[in-house]
Amino acid sequence: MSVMNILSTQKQELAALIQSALEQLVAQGELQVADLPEITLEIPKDKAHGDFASNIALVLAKPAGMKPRDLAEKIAALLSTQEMIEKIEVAGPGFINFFLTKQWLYDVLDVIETQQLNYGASNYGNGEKLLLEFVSANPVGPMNVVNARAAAIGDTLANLLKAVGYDVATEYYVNDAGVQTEIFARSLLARYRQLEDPSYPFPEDGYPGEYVADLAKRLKAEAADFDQMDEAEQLEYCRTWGIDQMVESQKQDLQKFNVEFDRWFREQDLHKANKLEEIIQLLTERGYMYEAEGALWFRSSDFGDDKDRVIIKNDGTYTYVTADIAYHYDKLKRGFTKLIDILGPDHHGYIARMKAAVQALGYPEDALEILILQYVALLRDGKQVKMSKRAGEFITLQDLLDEVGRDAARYFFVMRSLDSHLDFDLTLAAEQSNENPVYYIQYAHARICSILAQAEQQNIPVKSIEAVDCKLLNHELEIDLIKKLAELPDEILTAAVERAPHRIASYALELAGLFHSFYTHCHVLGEQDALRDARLVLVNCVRIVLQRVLRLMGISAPERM
RNA sequence: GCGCCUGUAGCUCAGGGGAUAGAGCAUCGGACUUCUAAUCCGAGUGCCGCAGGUUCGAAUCCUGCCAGGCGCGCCA
Repeated sequence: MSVMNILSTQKQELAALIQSALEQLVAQGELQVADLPEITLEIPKDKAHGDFASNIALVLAKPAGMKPRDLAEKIAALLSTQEMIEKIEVAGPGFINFFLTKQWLYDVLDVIETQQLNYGASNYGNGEKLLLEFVSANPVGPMNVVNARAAAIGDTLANLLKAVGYDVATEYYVNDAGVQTEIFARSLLARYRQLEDPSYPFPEDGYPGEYVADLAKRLKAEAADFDQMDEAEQLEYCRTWGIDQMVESQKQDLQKFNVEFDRWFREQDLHKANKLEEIIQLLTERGYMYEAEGALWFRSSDFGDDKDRVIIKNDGTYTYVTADIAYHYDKLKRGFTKLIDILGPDHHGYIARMKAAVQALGYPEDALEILILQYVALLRDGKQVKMSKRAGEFITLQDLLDEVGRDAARYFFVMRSLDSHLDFDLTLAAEQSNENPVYYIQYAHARICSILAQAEQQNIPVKSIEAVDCKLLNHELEIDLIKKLAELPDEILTAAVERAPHRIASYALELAGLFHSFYTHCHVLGEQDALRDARLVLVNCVRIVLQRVLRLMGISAPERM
């Protein structure tokens, strides 16, 4: 069954009707084809083309040796008496356009009222255990804007995957072993020494950022016995304590960004538990390892990688790939059958080698899916913000939160597809004006809350859908609004399955737009009681759905603005 | 040289086999004694990078080319 046909019962019913009409034509000998294709229905862009449209006659025309319009007419004739169909038209080259009776729309309101903030959920994922890893920024520096984009997108995607029935866990992999942590330790120790002796040399390859000096000051204040240690102990202390501090501050920044992980996985834990040795042994047993040029290699080219990868360097140490393979093996051993990693654009070369590793370990290739996020360019006043890591000049997640705020930042990161290089306009994002789409959406929510609050003040209850006359909701703008509400389940499913969280951002904007239009042209309070009550139900459903999509994106839904 | 991503309205981007290609911003003109004007209504805008191919039908799929971004380490 195709993705598009899973959720909406109206679509399913209609597809079933078309199916039986086709079967009837075949039985009557009017349609001669080997087998019938899957029925797909789309919601036409143009309202004049009905509630749903089918291209089935176009698809079948050739195999059946018929003119598409003739076939369409035959199908339409068989369906026109159906109860749920108000009108049926054959249009264009042979499309069949279905106009349904309004009842299916009013049923949507009923579903929303029942399901509340669960509206749009489904069981597509069937409870499959899925692990989503994202951000995993290096713990030796502050998080940058690509990390921030990954955080916003990963968190939204996690919410979407949960909504469609996956058993989702999120994880942040902390690279707390390896060369860069040693450089970090030396940088921190040098800054510490410089507190006493400003001429103390800073390592040439050290990390220049201000944050290292800040850490050194805290080290001075907090670690009383530090000066009693010998240099090796000091370096080790700088490494473990310093990394812990960095991880802690990353956690806090992400928390402010409304992103929390189920687990922060430490690379060190793999080393301590000899997981790297274990993986090497396993791959050796399976025959994918060989020695050459004084190093140990993984034959990843057996699985389509460009070349084989070094696992143990000729100096006896491991490469990062070794730990990464061990990490992914650990994930799989924990029972996750679907692994998704969100990585930055500089890691695309990594896909082939990790997929090779997963296969070499005996798991299917698609057990691992790697999503590559494209770059973020920051603009301020229309000009690109230049950043230099060397000079310690860069915009961090923290800076971003200070400058534009959490809601705007999250929306801007989520609103573009992963593949798209993102131009993030700081000036626009920080602006609390009509140019800013976040506020446009939130404002719609706030307006509804205001209506509901005033209704409450006037002792007008929001009645249950069964207690109001839905048929009064027949204004064109009301119908448009309800149709948009009806699209949410498909929209959530598509966004989750296609890994396209930006679709939710667009949906939210469209729904808000339809509401604002409705708000201007249709009043709620002050209308005759029956209409007022029906509109209160509608407006309340819009509020629920707006809150639902904002929550999926990790954005707040303010009641007043 | 090889790989990944991108090329659609003045700008930022949707649409990823279907009907006349969309939105926001920008530009111009209207709408507040009535539930929040952070809003609404109206107006113009396109060789969908180029060239072939597949198809009843291509912005969409395939091939080649052009342009931009990013990678291609016994760094992570």
